[in-house]
Amino acid sequence: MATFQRARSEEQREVRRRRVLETGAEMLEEMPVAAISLNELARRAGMAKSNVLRYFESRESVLLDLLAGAAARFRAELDDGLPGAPDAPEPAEVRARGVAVALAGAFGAHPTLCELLSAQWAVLEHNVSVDVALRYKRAARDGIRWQAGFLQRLLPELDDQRALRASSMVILLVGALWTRSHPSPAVLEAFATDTSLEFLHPSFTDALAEAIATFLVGLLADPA
Amino acid sequence: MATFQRARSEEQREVRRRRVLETGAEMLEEMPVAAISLNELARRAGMAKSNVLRYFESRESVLLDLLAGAAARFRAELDDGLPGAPDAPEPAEVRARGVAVALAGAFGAHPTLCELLSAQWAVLEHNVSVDVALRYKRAARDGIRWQAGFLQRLLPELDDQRALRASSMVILLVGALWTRSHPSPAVLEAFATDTSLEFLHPSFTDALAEAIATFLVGLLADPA
DNA sequence: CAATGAAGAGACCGGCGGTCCGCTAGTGTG
DNA sequence: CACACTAGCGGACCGCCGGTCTCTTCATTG
Repeated sequence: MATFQRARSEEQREVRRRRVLETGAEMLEEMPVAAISLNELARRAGMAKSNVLRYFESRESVLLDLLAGAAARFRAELDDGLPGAPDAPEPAEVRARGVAVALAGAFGAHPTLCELLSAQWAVLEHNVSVDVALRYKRAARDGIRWQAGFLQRLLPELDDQRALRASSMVILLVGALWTRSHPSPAVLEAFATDTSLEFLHPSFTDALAEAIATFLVGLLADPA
Repeated sequence: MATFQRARSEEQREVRRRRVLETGAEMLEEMPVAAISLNELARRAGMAKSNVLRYFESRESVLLDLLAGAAARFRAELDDGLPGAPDAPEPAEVRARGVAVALAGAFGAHPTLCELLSAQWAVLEHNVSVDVALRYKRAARDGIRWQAGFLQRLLPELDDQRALRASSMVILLVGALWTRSHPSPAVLEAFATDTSLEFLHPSFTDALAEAIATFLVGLLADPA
């Protein structure tokens, strides 16, 4: 074990926190979130497990922090990359499809964000104190609201309520389709002998774009 | 430990299998799938853990078996309950909304099926042999196809391909929305003090009906 | 310079999914 | 009826998990 110089000041404590988060981010690049254990995380960060838990209240808390960071970075990137107002006077359905493809591409370019999103409800939010859960919930709420505004900029015919529904649905679809798009190696191998199973595990980006597009078209057509 | 009369014949072995499955079904009534441990399952079934694993290759295999059974029973029930052809000459969108409400109600009446569906991709399909995974995948494929036919009966304007997309999406939405609709007690408690978080965890049946309806409307409107 | 109190490490805990092994009940045979 | 064989079975055991507890160490402060 590395035996650290001890963190006495707040900045030094922040260094510890960041080291844990960076180690977690590295591990996410090479394994699914379920495979990230506290033991291995501490080992790679060069700290004792109990020392990691001095800075994070649980394993899930670390991952939730990673998710919040990745989501914030993703939104900043969206803001830079796709500021375009809907310039062309195309019908709303066509623009909706364009938005869906762009969004799906953006999510597809951030696999670790997708991985964390797919685990957030079933895994990450358990085993966490009320405080941490609520802090994260509020961040998620703000993120979904921000994304709703983003959608409204590209599809001005969406009123506030529909934009919020669309935004929530996008996050839901990202998580659900990401999981389905990553079967175990065993199943992948089986695709060779039984192609009728392939549709259960479609390509993530394509399936996401298609699903978002269909949902947006439904929203635009809905009389409610 | 109960110390069984030993199972020598195939029927006796089947009795063991059924006892494990029944015990699992009972546990599902009172706890989420993640909380069902092999230790407790074996204890309740009155068998040694190693004896349970003589009949099922892993914990996940038991749960997958439960899922297949629950899904089959659900389909049989749907078949009985909703044979109605689309008699009224209402517009397709209106009928689609009716189908969505009916389907959502049917799923809402089977919480353990929903619970298993929500866990199937992320949890149940791991830690299972190729054989078991494929056997279950084929059953899932057939179930989705059957449900596609069911949807086509109620909404004849859906061609085969769209009916299949709709059917897959329904299963996806059931799983994803079920998870979101069951936050931890901590978060539930927080709704009292911050109602702006409520939309993150909507009522299952309502949210499901709304999502299915919107998706169906989008499918019907899609020119592709 | 000693007292203090926080940072850190590592032993420890209960529980998990799963395996191994020895016992013995039940069967088929002489 | 006796005996050997084998398969059902229970329980000890394994390595791992997330998390806690206790003891050491050392920078700061009076």
